[in-house]
Amino acid sequence: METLTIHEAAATTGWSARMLRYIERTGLLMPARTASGYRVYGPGALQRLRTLKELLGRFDLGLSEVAFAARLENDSELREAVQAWLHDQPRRPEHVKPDDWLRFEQEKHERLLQAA
Amino acid sequence: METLTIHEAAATTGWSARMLRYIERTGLLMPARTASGYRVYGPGALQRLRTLKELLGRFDLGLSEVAFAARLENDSELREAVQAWLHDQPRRPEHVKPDDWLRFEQEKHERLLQAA
DNA sequence: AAAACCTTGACACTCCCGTGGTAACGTTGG
DNA sequence: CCAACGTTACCACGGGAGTGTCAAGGTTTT
Repeated sequence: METLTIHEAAATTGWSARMLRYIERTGLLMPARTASGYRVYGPGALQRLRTLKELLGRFDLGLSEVAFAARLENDSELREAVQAWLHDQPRRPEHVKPDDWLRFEQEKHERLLQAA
Repeated sequence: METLTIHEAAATTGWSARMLRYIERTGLLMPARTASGYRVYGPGALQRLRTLKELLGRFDLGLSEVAFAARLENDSELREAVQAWLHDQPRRPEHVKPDDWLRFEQEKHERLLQAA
């Protein structure tokens, strides 16, 4: 069966051996171990390493961000607290007082038009 | 009405003025502006600044992590990709081959017992 | 018009993340 | 037994987060 050592796994996934150990420390992927402590990467692990790499590249993420997403999944208290904060939020410019902000924007446009 | 300037808002929320500007740059809270560009913090903004501070402290988060959570909320493609990766994952030690990992753990326990 | 604010931009410093490398030591296989 | 490979534990370094401070200039208040 294909169980690869760390350098072999590195070669076929595009990560470095160093990074595979680092990924393990973040908790995102814990490979099995042999009796003597060697890491062994099975087919599933290899696949997830490849898809992880693609995920990070496609959305320009870091390992810490995926790790945080995992934390959100597992810690419902955290998830609910964060969502609560995000949800009761008047997202963009807060209150729009017409004689303040709005006029500010208006004048900015006028200035831009006048510059042309 | 209570609309505070940045230093006043800083005083009543526990942040520094510098940090309020920084928070704004992360996109987490955009205060309104007066016609001349001054930031004005209304009661809602003040409240959310306080709860934000509490949120960060309680779960030991950074602003970037909350910002990432917001990104997850707004970008469904990202959210689904991340969840897909997290979900098809044999979380803990992958495959457990009894004559490898399991024996490793067993012997560790024996060593510990023998040390006593 | 002067004092007391505000704004943006820059320099700087600390700490963490993502990497690589190296050293010291154990394991595996010819 | 020795070469090749694995393990952990360090040092190092560039970049980003978080934070302060200061400069140069506009605004508000008195």
